[in-house]
Amino acid sequence: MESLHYFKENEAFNFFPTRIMEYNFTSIEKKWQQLWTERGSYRVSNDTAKPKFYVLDMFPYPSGAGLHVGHPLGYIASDIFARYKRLKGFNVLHPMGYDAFGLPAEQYAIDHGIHPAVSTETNINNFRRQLDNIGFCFDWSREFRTSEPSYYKWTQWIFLQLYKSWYDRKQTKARPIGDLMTILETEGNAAHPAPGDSRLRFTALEWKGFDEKRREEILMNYRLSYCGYGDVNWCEALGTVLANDEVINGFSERGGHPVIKKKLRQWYLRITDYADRLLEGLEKVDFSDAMKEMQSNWIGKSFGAEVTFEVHTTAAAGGDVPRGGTDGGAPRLTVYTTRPDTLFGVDFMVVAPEHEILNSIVPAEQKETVDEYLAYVKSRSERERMAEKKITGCFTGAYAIHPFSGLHIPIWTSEYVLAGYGTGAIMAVPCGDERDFKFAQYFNIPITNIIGDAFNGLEANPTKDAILENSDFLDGLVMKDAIVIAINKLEEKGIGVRKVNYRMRDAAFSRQRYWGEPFPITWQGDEQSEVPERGRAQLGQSSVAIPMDEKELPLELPHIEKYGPGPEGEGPLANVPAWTSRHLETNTMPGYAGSSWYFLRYMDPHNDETFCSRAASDYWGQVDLYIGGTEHAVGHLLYSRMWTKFLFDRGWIGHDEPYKRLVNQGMIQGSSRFVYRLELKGKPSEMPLFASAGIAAMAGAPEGHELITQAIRNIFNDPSIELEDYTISPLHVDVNIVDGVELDIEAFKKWRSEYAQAQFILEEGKYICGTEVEKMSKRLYNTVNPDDLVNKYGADTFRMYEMFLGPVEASKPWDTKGIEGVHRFLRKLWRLFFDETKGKIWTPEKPTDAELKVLYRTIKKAEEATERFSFNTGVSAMMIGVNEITDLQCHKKEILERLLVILTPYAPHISEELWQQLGNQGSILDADYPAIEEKYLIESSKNYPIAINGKTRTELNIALDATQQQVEDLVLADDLVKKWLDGKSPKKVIYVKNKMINVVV
RNA sequence: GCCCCGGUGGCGGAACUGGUAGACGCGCAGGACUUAAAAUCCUGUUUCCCGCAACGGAAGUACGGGUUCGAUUCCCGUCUGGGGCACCA
Repeated sequence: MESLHYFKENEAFNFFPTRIMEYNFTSIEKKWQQLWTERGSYRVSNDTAKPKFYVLDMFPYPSGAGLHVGHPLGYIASDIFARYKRLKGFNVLHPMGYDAFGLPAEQYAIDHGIHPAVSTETNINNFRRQLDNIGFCFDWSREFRTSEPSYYKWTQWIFLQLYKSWYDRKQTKARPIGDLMTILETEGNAAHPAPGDSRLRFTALEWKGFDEKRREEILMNYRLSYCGYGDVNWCEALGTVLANDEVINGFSERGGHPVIKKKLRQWYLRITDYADRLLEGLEKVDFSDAMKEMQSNWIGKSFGAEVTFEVHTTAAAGGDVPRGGTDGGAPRLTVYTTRPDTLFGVDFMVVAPEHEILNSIVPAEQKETVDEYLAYVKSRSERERMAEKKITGCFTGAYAIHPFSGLHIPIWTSEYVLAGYGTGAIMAVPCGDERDFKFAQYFNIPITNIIGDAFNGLEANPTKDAILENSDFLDGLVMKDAIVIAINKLEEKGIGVRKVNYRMRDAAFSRQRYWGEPFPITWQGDEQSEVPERGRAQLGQSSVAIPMDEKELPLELPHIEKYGPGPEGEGPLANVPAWTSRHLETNTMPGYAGSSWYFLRYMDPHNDETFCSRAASDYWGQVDLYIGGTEHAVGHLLYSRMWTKFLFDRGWIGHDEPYKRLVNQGMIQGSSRFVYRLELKGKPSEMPLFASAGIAAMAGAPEGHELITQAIRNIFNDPSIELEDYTISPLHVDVNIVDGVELDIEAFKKWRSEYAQAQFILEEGKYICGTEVEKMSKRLYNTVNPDDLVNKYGADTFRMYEMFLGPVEASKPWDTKGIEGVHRFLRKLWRLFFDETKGKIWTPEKPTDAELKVLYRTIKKAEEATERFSFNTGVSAMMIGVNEITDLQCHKKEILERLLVILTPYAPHISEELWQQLGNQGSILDADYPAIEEKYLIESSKNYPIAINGKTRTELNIALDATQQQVEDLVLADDLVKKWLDGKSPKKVIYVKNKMINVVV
């Protein structure tokens, strides 16, 4: 027993040598985890001749709630694949770290007065302890946290590079802002219109005449990170800005105070410049079609036209409002449409409630009504506006003039039109657009039909194939052909332009919060500003952003004791005099800043010269396998793809897509359990009553009533009780005190002191709980802690069971019950090596062909399953293998040894232990994945299913190389087939080699 | 509302490219071993019908249609559960 010396060395692992016969998972796992750590088994070098493979898990946020069994699902999958690749001879990078900045830690600080750095540290330590329990092969020497200055120094540095860059649409890449300045000096901006303001036009001469401040303002319209203004959820009562999910129906989640939208100075990333490349890049990566579709829908590229309508106002509208156009004439309304072919079906226009044209076109008599409506909209979140089925809107009192027909078209405003998309105004064509149709119906706006019979008057028809009528010069054309003709005509007449539009908006990149990366930006000019100190959030016009010198990075987040918001919606940093006196930006970066490039840092985590050396990023390149949930489909994945493209454009890395392959893990849902509390009217409640699920379900029926009455009489020992009125309410009960659906009554009584005296109405002597699949959450008492399962069954069992539950991609409810099966499998494996009484039972004999066949079939199935991330069938393949080897009573070392290697990625501890027991010197982590000898797997014949008219009726064993004629003869000669043919002759015999045979009658 | 994904025995799931539906595991039932228990092993387990039995019949992959020699798989519609919708990460 070679392993014994480890126990002598280490007091913690001493147990009697005789017990080695048993599968003592706890000592085995502790022993190997410690040894692997001591030996640095998971250290990964950047300097090797081996091919590389990079396996990455999505960056975890270390939440205070700790891990439940749903969290490690993806980590186990990636761990298995990383270990598998290692056995296949790859140098595998499999790192882990923490996305440590974020709102929950700050909220916790506000609620409990504990500094986010402190609670984050506690959470991380707990997280780490839980991860270590499960035996992952992370290279912890590469760990970092986004909240460490040595990390966010580089987040700040990349932000500065974005600030100092612009996107050259001609070269379709980011370039230094200096290049742009040279261009502007020599040729003005005619060839490079500002993405931030398309109306901005100037010559080289004009540029030279601008003062410093004006130039800065202009450059801000080009920079890839820039400052602008945007709406936030402002809660006056809390004095703070709220996240979308902290706002419910226009009120704050905490306290229920009203929330309105408020414009604040914000930083943005000009991700829209990358829209096309983010779209094209999807063709080069291996993501699921669903994922690609979600991303391209989010980017939302569309082709259409901008059409400008003259506006006719019935009365002079108030306000010193910018008038459309350059001639100072009547205001104009520009809409974006993807369907210019429906131009003659326009029955009304809708502008977003935020649209500035409302300042200039609303006549006095409509003003009150419109203002009232705008006030209502202000209280509505964007999400509510989109999700609402209710139709709201308001006529503005103004009319647009149709450029061809000259008709006056009423202009409405409604929340279903969003300011951020297109021009914030639409032309509504009710016969072709469902939302327009419903709106017209609701407000009794007459509908023009331009598609004849294709429109039935009951619902809109969004077809592009109908033939147009009532459409002037488009009459008689098929709609999809009319699109181009209409655009050409619009351009010809100067009424519109062809336009590519994106649904995607620039990414808001600042938060009015403390616990995030500070911006390395100071504001110059605000000290002399007329706006008092308190108003920094509003200013910006009068001051100029100055990037800090890169040598001064990191700009460290100051320590604070009070976490409350600053004045006027500013973040807590505005309360720090040492901060504001340096005129530093008081916003901080959002959660996704640090996670947009972390995958690069793992390649070179300790570099303090650069964010990641080019040598390191060239060696590791793309993440080969990225595992995480679909909830990040659009946010994190698009941002990190953009940052990667930017760093590539500027030459700091050599690849422009971060992830080669993405696998989405499903969510593990909780399986909640319910008890049914019986409240009797007029009975004291110190003796809570609970009815078993079956009884509770019958409560409405007379038999149920009778049953409950009887039970109550027994409980109170009073046969005279007549049950009059009672209610039954389901209550969540901790799933950990329920075995399957049977409640552990004693544990339940201890669970809550008020249940100590509880009485139960049982069915067949048991208390059966109700069940429901819900999100796994502490609040629903349905969380299961991996620590408990590891303690009870070991990490290897836990890992395999998580995988055995189902495909990684699928969401499924957790049920602890089945874990026994996997545990039995590992014990059964153990018994191939050890007998309780005889000890070691493996033998050096040569395996038989039958044994080799089982082995190779198992390897083949397990390997193929692992390759396609079908880990559940991988586990199943190994179970079948062990069952078959057991049936063969095979204990041959040659077979067992190779079996262990394929098991290693799934259950590394037991594999390493048995590997060493077999007498191997090196670690199984670096063993060679066993090759398959195909000759043992070749079959010469197959049991073909024989179907008559598609229904399987019998089986015939037929040689695999049989010809069609041979098969027909054999099949038609069969008695059963003859019986089914019933004398008729078959129409044809379909023979699919190695699949099946179908006789068509 | 819009976009994406799913729905198969009592339960988790398998069936990889349209070719034997229910692998593997849980649970349940019966049995063996044991003084007993644990552990282990064996048998059965989609539903219904017929039957002494069967390698007898029928239905069956959310529901309703369709394509096909053949559909869990492809198409259309409906119902239903989950994820996302830009400040949760």
